[in-house]
Amino acid sequence: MDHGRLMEEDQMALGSQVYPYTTRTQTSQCIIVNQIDGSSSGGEGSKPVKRRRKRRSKGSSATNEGDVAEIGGILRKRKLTDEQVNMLEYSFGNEHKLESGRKEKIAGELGLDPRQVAVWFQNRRARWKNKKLEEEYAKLKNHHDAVVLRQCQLESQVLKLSEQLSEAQNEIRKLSERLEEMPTNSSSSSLSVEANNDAQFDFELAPETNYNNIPFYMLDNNYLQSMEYWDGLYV
DNA sequence: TTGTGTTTTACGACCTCC
DNA sequence: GGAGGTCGTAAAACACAA
Repeated sequence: MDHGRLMEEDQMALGSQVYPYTTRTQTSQCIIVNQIDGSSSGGEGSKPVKRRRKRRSKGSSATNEGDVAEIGGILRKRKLTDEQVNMLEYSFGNEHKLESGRKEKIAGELGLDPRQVAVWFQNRRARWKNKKLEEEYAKLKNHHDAVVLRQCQLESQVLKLSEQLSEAQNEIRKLSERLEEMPTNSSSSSLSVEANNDAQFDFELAPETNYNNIPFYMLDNNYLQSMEYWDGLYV
């Protein structure tokens, strides 16, 4: 059977308000399935046993399916017309939920079964939810990427500053060694000794303290500015 | 033409609310 | 208990590359 032609026929039928769907238990695809299954539709009466309905396998014969549809006068799943979809979209845009009266009204206006309208809204809500989740994911990912980038920048800054610190420590060490080698009783000795002592004091206490206990990059203006930036992001 | 991935329509199972 | 919701999934319809 030609599925494409079936589609056109279906849409023509829809356009002329001749629509085979009437109720959930009348002419529709699910009836074919239930007839094959030999069971009643789910959720009616008996205990709630989780049971999947039988469906036609994908590999089944299209010819036989077509025969079933044509002989029985049963049309299979059809797409809604553009006009129907547009109206449904418009209605969904106004309100995502579908109370009974509205469902009947829409179904009447579009020549659809109320069950179809309900199903369409269910599926539309699911698509809307997925889209929202994707948007939320993209937003979080962008934020995460920005944080990772900033982390890399800060780590790079830490490396650079620690190199500068190391160079400064070496310079101080060299200066203090040169001062120690100088004669202590020269005319400029008093100043040199004081400078030497100060340098030693700074070298022995301050750098160790700064480097191990206080992240020295916190003293950097860029760091302070960046913290303001990130604080702003989380407000 | 055909294989394959995506979208659309429909349903069963289960849950919540009144 | 019924109506209507979500969730997961089948299968038809469709798009498109190879």
